[in-house]
Amino acid sequence: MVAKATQGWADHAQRVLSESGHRSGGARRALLELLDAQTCALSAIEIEDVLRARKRRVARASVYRILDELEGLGLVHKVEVGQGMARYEPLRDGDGHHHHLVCDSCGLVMPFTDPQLERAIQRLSARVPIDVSEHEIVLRGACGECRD
Amino acid sequence: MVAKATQGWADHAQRVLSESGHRSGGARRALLELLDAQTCALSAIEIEDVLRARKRRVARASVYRILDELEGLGLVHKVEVGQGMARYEPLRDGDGHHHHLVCDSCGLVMPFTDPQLERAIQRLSARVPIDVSEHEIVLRGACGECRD
DNA sequence: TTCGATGCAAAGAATTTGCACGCCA
DNA sequence: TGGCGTGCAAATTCTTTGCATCGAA
Repeated sequence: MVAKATQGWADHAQRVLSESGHRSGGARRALLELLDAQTCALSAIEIEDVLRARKRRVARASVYRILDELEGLGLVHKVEVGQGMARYEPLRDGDGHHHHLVCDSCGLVMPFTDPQLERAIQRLSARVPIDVSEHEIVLRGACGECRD
Repeated sequence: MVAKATQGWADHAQRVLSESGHRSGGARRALLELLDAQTCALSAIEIEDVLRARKRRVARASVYRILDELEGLGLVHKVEVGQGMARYEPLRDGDGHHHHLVCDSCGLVMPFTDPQLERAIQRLSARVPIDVSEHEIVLRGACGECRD
């Protein structure tokens, strides 16, 4: 079951959207396909720029509205790594959970996973005075390019 | 040495500032004292509001300028827990390093520490493709108040 | 035909910058 | 007295909202 990875996240998202009573629109479809093709998180403005470059203009307001909608449905994850803007990435089933490395100088964002770290988080969550529903970890530093 | 905790972070900060060639001004002194009295991170606007309530108005631009300055000197830590605004907290010597719990519904921010988690981060940092200089961990969920 | 999806422009919120004046060193 | 520190207002940047129109079902 859950063969979503096979048929693409964009299709999965479309299905979830229509099942939750949404109509299908060109702007959103374009945005879904763009996100599906990405490996790392994009900002709203980067999304707008890429789509414009591809001759599939989508109004900035629509980008934000669609992303907000997708986040509400649990289809994308909003990542706030500083720099004063949010980034969004598809929330897939299999390869899902990960965290981010951020280069302080060039702004590069890349994902990483670490089971050991996740275990530490799990244990910790039980001992903390809030009902933890999610967590975010960001490691900052200089990437290979900028280190030199 | 390092008796800073005893004499107060504000004084320590003042010293570092003057040693780095800064003059002393009323706005900054007020801001330092306010920060020193806090246990958790404040946003620029909260700082402005509290100071205004105390009849020690400081222009918002000054708040941002001062905070930026303090961050550059390593005197405060900028915390970005989402909600679209940055928070700042004094970086003390002893009780220093910690991370944050954030309540999604009321916005409450509180600190926590976990040695085990720190160890996991340390180990991880060595295996990752960037020179890690810092890390941030945020656990989100519902606090005791909001859980009900 | 209906109502959500989208574009466009204006509104908002947080942060930054420009400039003049005041005050510390 | 000189120049940093500060206030005030305008400018920026990211994001949201209002409203009219377009298009999918």
